[in-house]
Amino acid sequence: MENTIKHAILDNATALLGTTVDASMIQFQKTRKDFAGDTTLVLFPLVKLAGTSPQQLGERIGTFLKDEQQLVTDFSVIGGFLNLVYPTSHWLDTLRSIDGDTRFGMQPAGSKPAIMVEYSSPNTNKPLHLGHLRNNFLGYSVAEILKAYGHDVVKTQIINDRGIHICKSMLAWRDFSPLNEKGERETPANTGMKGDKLVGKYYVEFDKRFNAEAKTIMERWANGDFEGFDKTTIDKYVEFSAALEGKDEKAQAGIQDKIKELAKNATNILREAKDLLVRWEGRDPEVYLLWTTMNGWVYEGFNETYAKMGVDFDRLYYESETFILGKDLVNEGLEKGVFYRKDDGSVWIDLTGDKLDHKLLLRSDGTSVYMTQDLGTAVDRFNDYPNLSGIIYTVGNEQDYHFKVLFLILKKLGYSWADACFHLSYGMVDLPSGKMKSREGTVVDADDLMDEVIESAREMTSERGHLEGMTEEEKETLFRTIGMGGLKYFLLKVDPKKRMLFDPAESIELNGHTGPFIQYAHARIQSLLTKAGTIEAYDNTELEQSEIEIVKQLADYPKVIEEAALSYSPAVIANYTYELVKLYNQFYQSVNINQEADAAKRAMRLTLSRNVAKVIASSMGCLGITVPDRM
RNA sequence: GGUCCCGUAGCUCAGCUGGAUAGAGCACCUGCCUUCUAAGCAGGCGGUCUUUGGUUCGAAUCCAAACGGGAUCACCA
Repeated sequence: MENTIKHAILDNATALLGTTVDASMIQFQKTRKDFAGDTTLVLFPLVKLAGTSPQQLGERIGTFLKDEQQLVTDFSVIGGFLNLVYPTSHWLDTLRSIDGDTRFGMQPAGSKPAIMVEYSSPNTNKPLHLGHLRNNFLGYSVAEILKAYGHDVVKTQIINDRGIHICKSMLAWRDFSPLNEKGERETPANTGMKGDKLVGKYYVEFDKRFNAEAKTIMERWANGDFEGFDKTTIDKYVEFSAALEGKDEKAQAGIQDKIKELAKNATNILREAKDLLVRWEGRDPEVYLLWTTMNGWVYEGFNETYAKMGVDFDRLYYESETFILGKDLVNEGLEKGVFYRKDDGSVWIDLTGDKLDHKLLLRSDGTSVYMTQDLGTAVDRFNDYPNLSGIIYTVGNEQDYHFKVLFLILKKLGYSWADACFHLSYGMVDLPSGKMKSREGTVVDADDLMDEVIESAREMTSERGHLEGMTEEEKETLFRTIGMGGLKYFLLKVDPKKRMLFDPAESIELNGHTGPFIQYAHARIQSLLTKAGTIEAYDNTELEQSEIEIVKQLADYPKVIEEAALSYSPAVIANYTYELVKLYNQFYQSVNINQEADAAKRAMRLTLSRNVAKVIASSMGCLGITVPDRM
């Protein structure tokens, strides 16, 4: 409609404005709620050209559109704005066309190139937490949005299944797990613990012992006992403790940290963990068996958590596989002269020319680091999916620097697709008590949180009734739908880029700007439609303003999908649907629908309701949220 | 310290490709269930859009600086 108006003005520009104008000068915006109108033409850009007052110009264009072109039924000029009113038939036609499109808002599948979306990417040494929930819901949702926008999507994750961290858990379990009466160490089977939780427990155990040993070492050093430490360590300690003299508190704390680091590096337990890593990279059978066993436990635990989250993956990548290619790439880079080797054998890249630092790619003991395997993973993926138009990495913004460097290195290695890699950088999730810190035990466990929101949905839903005649199974499904819907909506309604506050009390709220608010609207409509039976055909009827507002909002849906897809932002869709539901609730409360006496009005209102439900279900689907038919 | 991100109502967030009197939710107050699900609706209260400059007919929105908060700069991931 706006396009038709725009062209009408452009085609008659000489008559209206006295000169031809560029299409960019015809600017529309949404009409403010307090004025009548369906769209608003901004007159300011045209005023200068026409050389008349905004008022006169508005009158002239308005009259032209109304009387000559009969595109609008009414108009008003307020300030520099021309508010235009569309004929009712336009809205009826719009609703009819939306109603006829079962996939309304979505582009044809496969109409856009393939994209890979990476999300989750956990370490296998600890269970998933609240931060992973934001990550998983976000990644899954972006994948769904891109699908709706017409892309083929490959959902993936990189599983950080190797490295020093998992060696720490392995060591702690091997050396410190108590034996039961059968002489077995703790396993998920004999303890009933979830696999990822059990392995996480031993990671914590390692950390405890590690810190204790470091503390002992610092005490020994403080007492002048340097028996058994190598000379460089002792020299450094002497240097640091001398530096403590005469410094202010802050500087002293900094130096103390360095001493602690020194002590940590001198521990036997860390040396043993490092030794495990070297043996693992050398494929030592004993270490490998321990590793596959413990990772197996973790995967079982993760799969359970993913199932509850309602996320899935099309393809998995394991660092234990991709790091090998990563190492090859490092050698390739050395030959090309992109990287350089230090005397101690470690490999680096100099990025000072790009205003970044020197970055490590291979340790002096030859083992690989995060960057090494990420290089391998990226190349692997483009080898596996040559038609990929890009990879989206859903990773926290604490790793902004890492990805900047990663993409830059890929480019320097000559991979032209490096530019098509995008870091979907999302903000941290804070708690009312502040940051989540594993050391302080303030980490919110993903499984626990999901259980809590479902439990809370159970209580609150049972209180409200509406459950008559449902089987136990149906009730359980409903509680899960509401609990998880609320949690997902809470985490997705905020702009991904922004840091957000997670208030547990607010996340289980059912009123206001929440997932259950939207789900409830859907359930009410379904109830209405069930009672209504077949909707009769209708031809012409008057429209209330509240009905027009809803049709307008519905008509925006395809643009909203596009905007969400281009900005990788589920929040755009979350807020859109909330607006739609608010408009619908106003309408629902102010007119009769099923009980309307006028047959045409009743049919139109039911059709409108049906399409609101359709868009609610579709848009919530893009967020990974299911909507119930009753609640 | 270098680099990057953020600052809108008491709280949590929209609005940011420049346009009219800056919007929601929560909290607090007042109404509305003998009619389609009140997890709802209507209304009230609440703002120096951190500050100061600049660009512009017009700035919460763009630019610069200051202040405040966060992240990152590891042979951690």
